[in-house]
Order: sequence, then structure tokens, then C-alpha cells
Amino acid sequence: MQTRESLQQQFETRCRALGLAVTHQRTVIYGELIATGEHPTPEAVYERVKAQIPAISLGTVYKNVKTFLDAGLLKEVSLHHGTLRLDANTEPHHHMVCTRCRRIFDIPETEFGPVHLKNLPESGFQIDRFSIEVVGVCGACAAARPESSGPGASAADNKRVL
Amino acid sequence: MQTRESLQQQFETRCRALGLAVTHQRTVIYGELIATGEHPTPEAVYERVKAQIPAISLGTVYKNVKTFLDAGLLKEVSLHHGTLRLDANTEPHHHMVCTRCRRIFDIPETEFGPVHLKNLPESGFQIDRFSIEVVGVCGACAAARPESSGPGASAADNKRVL
DNA sequence: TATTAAACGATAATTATTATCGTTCGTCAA
DNA sequence: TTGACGAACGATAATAATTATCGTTTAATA
Repeated sequence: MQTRESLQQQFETRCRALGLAVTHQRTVIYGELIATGEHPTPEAVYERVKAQIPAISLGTVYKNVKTFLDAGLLKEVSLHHGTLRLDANTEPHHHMVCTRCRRIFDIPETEFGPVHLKNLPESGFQIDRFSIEVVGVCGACAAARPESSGPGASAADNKRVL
Repeated sequence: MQTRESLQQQFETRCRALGLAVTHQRTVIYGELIATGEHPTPEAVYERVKAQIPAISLGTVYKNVKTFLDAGLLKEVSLHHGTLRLDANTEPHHHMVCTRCRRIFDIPETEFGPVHLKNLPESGFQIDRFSIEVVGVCGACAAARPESSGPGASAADNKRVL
């Protein structure tokens, strides 16, 4: 398990490896992101960072968040951020999502074995259901571009192909 | 398993039960949604419906999609539609999401037993990983409003409380 | 320390979505 | 069946989230 301190220390090294300038703004933005256990919005990050750098621009936060995502320093919580996707399937089911074209396929609940959760970190949380997402590359996209060479290519996959 | 025909037949009945007028626009919008196995965006629905009702307004599609969501005729594919949520946790982990306040909590991967998928409906899909989401109500929200009485209350839970 | 490209702040533009408002149409009682 | 009325419609303005532009500043490095 990575500590906040070690992540913060690695930040400069990782930036240099990526050819990114280590600016004060970037350091503070990243610091806030690893300091919080929450999963904030860019706007929320902006508010926190502004306490330390009052002159920072919201655009700078967005630009750097995007840079960090592309670099793999950050991840999006969900592949489905962005425009609303509708589901008229009333049967219980799960989804399979292509990281390239963002197409969504249904998987009936019966295709999965039971989910075992050992113990719940957050006390008092009332579980309604488990939602499983199979993340990967669909047949069509795999055929179009067979091999995304190495882990570095994953960032480009955040963009839509189809 | 509900057939498209039965769903389309139920549409009028369900609308009347909900006090919603059965308009041509609504019938076509809903029809397109159950006709497609995809999970379209409102914009995509608009394009499809426009082929049948050229004068329809995009606003009407949005309004009715919202009405259908509130009524439970449709669901959103993801709770994370809307603004971007960032994740600086580089360890493999899953998420627990509160349907009321939309707060997101981390669950280490080790808290779950292995996921068993019997067979993949979409041939050629290359699985990268499974992402499990524990959906429910967090302790704080449950304490604030203990019982969301009956299934009808679930629609209101789509809105943010915190 | 001087050069230079990258990053910054300010702000305009774009995209997704919601709200407004006058007109039309589905519902239901007569 | 018709007529009244409120709900839904289409057009369009407004808002929110995000991205792009552009002139200025700053980090990297020679």
C-alpha cells in the first residue's frame, strides 16, 4: 500500500520521467488529490487548491487533471462520466464496456456467480445491490487496432474511437 | 424475460397508472429505447426518433427521458453520469456508492472473493478487468432519512442530497 | 543567467442539459 | 361527440461542465 508521503515524493520523479514541468500548481493539485480519501470533482479540487494558491485558474485545474489522467497518475472513477446513457432493460443485469468505443453490452445476472464481500469498510452502509462491470475491448475495436502496445497506450484509449 | 412486444403493450397502461398522457412522441421515444439493445444517449434517441417524427424537439426527448427515469420506466446505466470524479488511488480497488449523496468510498480488491463469469455474450471481447460497485445508502444518509418508504421513493433518490 | 518551450491566467467557445413560454393536444366530464 | 383544461409540445434562452485560445510568465537547461 502506497503512503501519501511516498506518492508525493514520487510525483516529481514521475513528472520528470514524463517530461512534465514540476510547477507549484501541479504539486498542490496532486497533493490535494492524494490527501483526500474522497473522489472529488475538478471543481472541488479547484476550491481546495485555491485555499493555497488564490490566483489559480479553474482552467489550470482542468488542464492538469487531464494531463494527469493521460499520464496515468489519476484515474476516472467511472467510464460513464460524460453524456447520459439510457437503459430500458428492466431485468437485473450487468454491463460490459469497451474502453475504446464506449459501447455497452448487457450481461444477464445469471451469467455471474455470487459476489462475496468479506466485510464492509464503511460502517452503516446499507447494500442495495452489486453492479459488475466487465471492462475491456470489444471485438470490433480489437479487430480495428489489434495491439495497444504497452501500458502507455492506455491513456489514448480514453478517447472515443467509434 | 420481457419481450419488446410486452413492454410496448405495457407502456400505455403504465403511463395511465402514472398519470402521464400517452402522446405519440412518448410512444415513439420509448419504442426506440426498447427496440435497441444499445444504451443510447438522449441525443442518439433524438436522432432515431426524428426519423419517425421529423418535427420533434430535442427538448422533448430530454424532458421525456427525465420523466421516464423518474417513473422508473428507464434507468441510467451509471450513477456516475455528470461531472467527472477523480481517483488518485493507484492500488486495485472497487467502489461503494451512495445513491443519495453520491459519495464514493473505496473497497480494496482483497475484500472481494473472485468473480466468476460463466460465458461472455459478446464474442471477441477482451476482458481487461472486473469493476464491482456496491450500490446502496451510506450511514450518514440512512441516518438522515431512515426509511425511503416503498419502491416509489427510489426515483427521488436520483437527486443529490449532500 | 539567458533562452525557449511549456505552463499559466483570463476568457471565449462548445457541449450537454434544463428552464421558459406561448401554442397544441390528450383526457375526461357533460 | 364535444369542449374545457391542464399537460405536453416546439422553439429557444439559460445554465453548467468542459475545452480551446491567446498573450504573459515561469521552469528547465545550456
